[in-house]
Amino acid sequence: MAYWLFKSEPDVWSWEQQKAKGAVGEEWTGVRNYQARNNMRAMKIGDKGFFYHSNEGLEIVGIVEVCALSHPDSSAKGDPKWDCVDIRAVTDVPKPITLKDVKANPKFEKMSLVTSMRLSVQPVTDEEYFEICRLGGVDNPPKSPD
DNA sequence: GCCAACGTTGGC
DNA sequence: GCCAACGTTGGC
Repeated sequence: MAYWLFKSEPDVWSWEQQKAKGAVGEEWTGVRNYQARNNMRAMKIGDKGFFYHSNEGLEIVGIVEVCALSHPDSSAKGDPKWDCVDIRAVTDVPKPITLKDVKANPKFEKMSLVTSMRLSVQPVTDEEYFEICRLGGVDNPPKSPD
């Protein structure tokens, strides 16, 4: 069971655009950081994660699900170093959780959002996941497979 | 738009 | 293999 967090700059790829892709989902291309890539390689089908708007918004706005295992990143021009997964939107977070909220809450002081500010694909613990869902007003949060 | 943090690159 | 230079990310 694992949870994740995906960062995206909304003027490049926003939650609205992600939702518009529906169940088909979208390749999470463009990651050029080994740690972030390794996180994606560790993902399983059905794993859930947060969709976070960086740069503008600075808040967790939605929940996504991994719908394709890591595969070569089609934007990497054949460079075998870079892989990515596909994700699809599952549900909104009715009350988006801002970075400020996360930083102000001692329960989240060990979150990668706080400790590894620049990592664009991060692991989230079960506790963090369900607490953010609770605060964000997500009823019956979708769970990752066991 | 600035700049701090941090990851990567490349010379030695 | 060290570390300085450089590039990028992302909060402010």
